Amino acid sequence: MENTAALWYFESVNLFNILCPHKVKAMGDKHQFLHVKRDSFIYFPEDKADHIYMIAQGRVKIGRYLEDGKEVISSILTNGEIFGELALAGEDTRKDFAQVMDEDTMICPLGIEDLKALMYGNNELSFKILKLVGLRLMKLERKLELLVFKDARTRVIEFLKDAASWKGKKVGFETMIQTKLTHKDIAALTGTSRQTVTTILNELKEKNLINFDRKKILIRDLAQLM
Amino acid sequence: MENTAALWYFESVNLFNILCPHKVKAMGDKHQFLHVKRDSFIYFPEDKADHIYMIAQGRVKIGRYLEDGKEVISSILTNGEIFGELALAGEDTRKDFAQVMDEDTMICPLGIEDLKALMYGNNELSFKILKLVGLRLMKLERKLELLVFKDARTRVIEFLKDAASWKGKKVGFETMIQTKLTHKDIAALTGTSRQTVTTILNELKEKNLINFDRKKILIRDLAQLM
DNA sequence: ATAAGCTTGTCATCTTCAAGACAGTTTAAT
DNA sequence: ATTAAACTGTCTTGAAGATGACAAGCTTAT
Repeated sequence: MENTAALWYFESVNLFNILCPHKVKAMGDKHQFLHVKRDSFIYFPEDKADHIYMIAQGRVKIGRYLEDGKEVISSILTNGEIFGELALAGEDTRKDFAQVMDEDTMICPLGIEDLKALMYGNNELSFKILKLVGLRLMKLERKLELLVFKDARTRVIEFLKDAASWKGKKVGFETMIQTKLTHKDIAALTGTSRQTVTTILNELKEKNLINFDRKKILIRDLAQLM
Repeated sequence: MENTAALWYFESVNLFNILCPHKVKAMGDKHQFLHVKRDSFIYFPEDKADHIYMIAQGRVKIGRYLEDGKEVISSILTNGEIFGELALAGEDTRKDFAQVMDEDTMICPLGIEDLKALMYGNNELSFKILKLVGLRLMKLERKLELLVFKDARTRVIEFLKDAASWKGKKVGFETMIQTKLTHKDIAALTGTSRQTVTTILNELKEKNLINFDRKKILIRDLAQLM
C-alpha cells in the first residue's frame, strides 16, 4: 500500500525529467514556466482540456465541487508531479479544478498537441504516460475501496500513512509530516466532516499515537498506527 | 453522464475491432478463443498480470473481495469490452478478480508482450489504449463521487440510468433492461446492502417509476426517474 | 495593534443505513 | 418431481457520522 504511493511519486519525477522543456530540444522556444499566485486556478471544470502541467515548485490541489457547493479534494500534488493528464487520454473539457495552494508556485504547461507529436516519435514516452494514467487508476481504485467501505477513522489513518510515506521525514521511530493542511482539507480528502477529523485526530493524540499542531503532524510509530 | 457510459462502450468496441486477432495478421497463429464455463475465474488477485482480454461473447464480472469476505463489483462487462488492461499500464499482479457470469462465454486473451510489440509500431493503437485507460479513470472518478457523496437511493437510481443507457432497449418512453442481476449484485455494484436495494426498488415500483421482476427492469420514463 | 476571519474543539441532535431475522418465492439439481 | 439453495420482501434495532451551534485560539491585513 505504502509502496503504491512511493512508486507513484518516483514515476512522476521520472516523467518530469523526460518531459521538462529544458531537456526536450524539440520544444525549444515553447518552453515556459508559469508563476502562479496562491489560490488562483490553473483550470476550472468545463475549461477546454488542452494542456498537461508539471509542478516545478509548490503545491496544487486537484478537486471538484459537488452540487451543494462542497469541495472534494482528489489529490494534492507537489514538486515533480504531473496533473491534467486526462487531456491526453481523451478528456475534452475538465471535470475537476486545479488550484494553486502555495505562494511562489511554478507550473510548467505542455500543449497537448505538442506532447502528442512528441509521443508519436517516442515509444518510451508513450508507455510512460500510459503507465502514469494506469497508476492513477490503481490509486483511485484503492481510494474508492477506502472511502466507500472503511469507516471514518480508518480513512483518516490511511490518509496519515499515505502522507507519511510520501511527505514524511523519519526521525528515529517517529515520522514528521510538515503540512499546512487544515482539518477541513483532510476532511475533503478523506470524505468525512471537519468535526469528525478533529475528533479522530484528538483521539489519536490522546492515545499518544500521534501528536500535532497547526503546522505539522508527528506520527509516533508508523507501524503502531492503526 | 449517460454519455460517458455510451462513449465508453463504443470506444471499447472500436478497440476490439483493431485488436481482434482475426484482423491482426501479425499475431497469426497466436490467435485463440477461450471458452469459459460459468462462474469460473479468468484471473484472481495476486495472479501475474500478463494478458489483457476481450469479450467475444458473454458477461464478465470484475471485482474484489474485502477482508471481511464481502464482494465488491467494480464493473460488469459484455461483448466487445476489454478487461485486464492495467497489465499494460504497469500492474504486475492483479488486484481484482475477473469472473465469468454466463454460460458460453468466449474470451480472447492477448499477451502483454505481443501487445506491446504491436503498440510499438502502431501509434494509433497506443493512443487508443491510452484513451481506454483514461476513460476508465474518468468513469471511476464519477463512480467515486457517486458512491461517497450520494445516498443509497441516488446510487441505485444512477445505476439504473447507467444500465439503461448501456444495455437498455427503448420501447416508446419505456426502457427495458434485460438483466439477470440479483439485488445482491446491484448492492455490490452500488456499495449498499441487499435489503436496501430491495426496498428502494420496491419504492420506485410503488411510485410507478419502474417495474421489475427477476428477469428484467422496466423504466417507465428515463427522464422522470430520480 | 487590532479587528475580522479562519481554524479548532466539543456538544447535542437527527438521519441514514447496515445487519440480523425470518417467512415466502423462485430456481436449479438430482 | 422433489428438495435444497438462492433470492426477495419486510421489520426491528443499533451505530456511525453528518450537521449546526458556539466558544476559544490563531493568522493576516491594514
